[in-house]
Amino acid sequence: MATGRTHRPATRSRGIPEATVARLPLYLRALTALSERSVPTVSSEELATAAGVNSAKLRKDFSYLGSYGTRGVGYDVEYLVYQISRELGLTQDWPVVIVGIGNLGAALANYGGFASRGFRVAALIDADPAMAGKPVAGLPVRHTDELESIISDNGVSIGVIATPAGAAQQVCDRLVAAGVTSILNFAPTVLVVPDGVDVRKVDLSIELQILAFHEQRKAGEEPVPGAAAAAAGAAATAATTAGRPRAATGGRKGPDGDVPAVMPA
Amino acid sequence: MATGRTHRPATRSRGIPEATVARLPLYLRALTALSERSVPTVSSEELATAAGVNSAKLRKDFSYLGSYGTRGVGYDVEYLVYQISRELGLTQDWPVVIVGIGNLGAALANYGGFASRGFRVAALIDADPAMAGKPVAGLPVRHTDELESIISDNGVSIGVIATPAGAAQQVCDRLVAAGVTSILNFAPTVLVVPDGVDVRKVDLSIELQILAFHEQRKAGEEPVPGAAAAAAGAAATAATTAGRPRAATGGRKGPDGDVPAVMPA
DNA sequence: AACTGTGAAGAACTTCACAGCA
DNA sequence: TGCTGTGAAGTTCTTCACAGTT
Repeated sequence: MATGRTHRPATRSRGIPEATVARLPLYLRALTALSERSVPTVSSEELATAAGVNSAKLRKDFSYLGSYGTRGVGYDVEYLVYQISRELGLTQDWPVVIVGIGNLGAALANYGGFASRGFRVAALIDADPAMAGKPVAGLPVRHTDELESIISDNGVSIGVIATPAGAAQQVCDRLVAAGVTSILNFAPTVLVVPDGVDVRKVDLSIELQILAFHEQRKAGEEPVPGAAAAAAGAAATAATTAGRPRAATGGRKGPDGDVPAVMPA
Repeated sequence: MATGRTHRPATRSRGIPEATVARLPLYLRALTALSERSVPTVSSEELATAAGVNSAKLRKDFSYLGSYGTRGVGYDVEYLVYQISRELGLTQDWPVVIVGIGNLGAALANYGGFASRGFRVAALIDADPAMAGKPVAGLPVRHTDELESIISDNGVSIGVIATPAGAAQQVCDRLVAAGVTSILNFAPTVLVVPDGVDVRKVDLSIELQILAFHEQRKAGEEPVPGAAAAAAGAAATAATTAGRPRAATGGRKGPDGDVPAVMPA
């Protein structure tokens, strides 16, 4: 089986596609739930359903990790939990700092799932001197002045930014300078970081806007089912008043016929 | 130009790729910032930098919306803001309910960016009777019993779930039954919804796990730079002392030679 | 000269469908 | 028989590179 396979995903020589990595936590969660119910094995089909993906994708994903299943049977839950945890680096402990202890930062600090899998909140940091020493989620808030020492003393390599947008880049720079190489950014800004530093972004308003986009589309399609394809007509419908006033408009059009004339809102 | 083009993105007949939709909010934010500084026009290069993407991608993205730029010049900031807003459906007002007013729900309610662009918090809903009536972010918390009436009275089509994982599916079902067709889920669960309902997920611990994965890889790859990531090395350095101890291991391997033997942590 | 808009090539990801093993 | 593991086909997304426009 694995023996004699010269293959290797090719892509970037070292393995596991990003899309797969992004799903591993999902599988892990589903597996953990099974494990807690003492379920010994799962099929790709069952696990896929629990994780909200389809089974072909799941099997392909697992194939990047190795051959951890048994044909005709399925996967050993405990074993898979271990393998995925290891692959994700969760068999070690990751100290994390949260910077910006406002509403959101406090919520994050209190978030249980944080500590659950390999992550440990090493410190909460805020720029407001009045916050210093105040306990949040059982930890005393530290002042920004201590940021560098906290990071090096605790060997922190992951930082969470929950500050206002205006402060984010500056905080980011300090984190990076102090040795942080992975950042989870909740502030609505694009962070600029040097090569080798990973940034992931969580942005409420972006998510809502994406939902709004689809929501808007639905509004236009609802009436008559078949109407859907009509959208394709795009430019065509522009002139017409028929179909769908707003949704269709977007189609594809130059700055002429459409004429919002009056620009912004 | 547009004239005579039979083409059409092909894919799913109606347009704008999902990946593009996901970036429109990014562009919009960058454009809004420019607009506030009264910058009249931008080139694809400048805007791309501000949004954190490359210019070819940005131009391609915009090409799905229409030809809104001017060759040799760039894009009119105000005009683009308008076009993108319209495309995203932000020229209308979207009432939103937040269910689950714990730490996170409260943080979301207080989040300014919420209201900024077309979204309006119509109500905060919580299952705890003790919370009922208590003001959060200036709104009185309503009890779950009122969920259905709140949704229909306000024409809410977007719901935010910030409840514990255990309650999420149930809340989701009620939201959907009451007419909500877009859900932003902060609970760490896979939500099952009928066709036609969109769900987007925001999951702290998944993001952290993805970061951990890359962080772990870095630990193994680093030649000899700063001690920064040293902390990460931790468990990794255990076995090998050579190149990349743990990171490499994952490569691809069957359940034989590797032998963690002792399973989970 | 400067910059957009876009075919075409390429890379990444997903899905199919089935060979192969327990 | 049942279910995994995976080539191959299909789809989506990204990047290139240049023709077209102001």
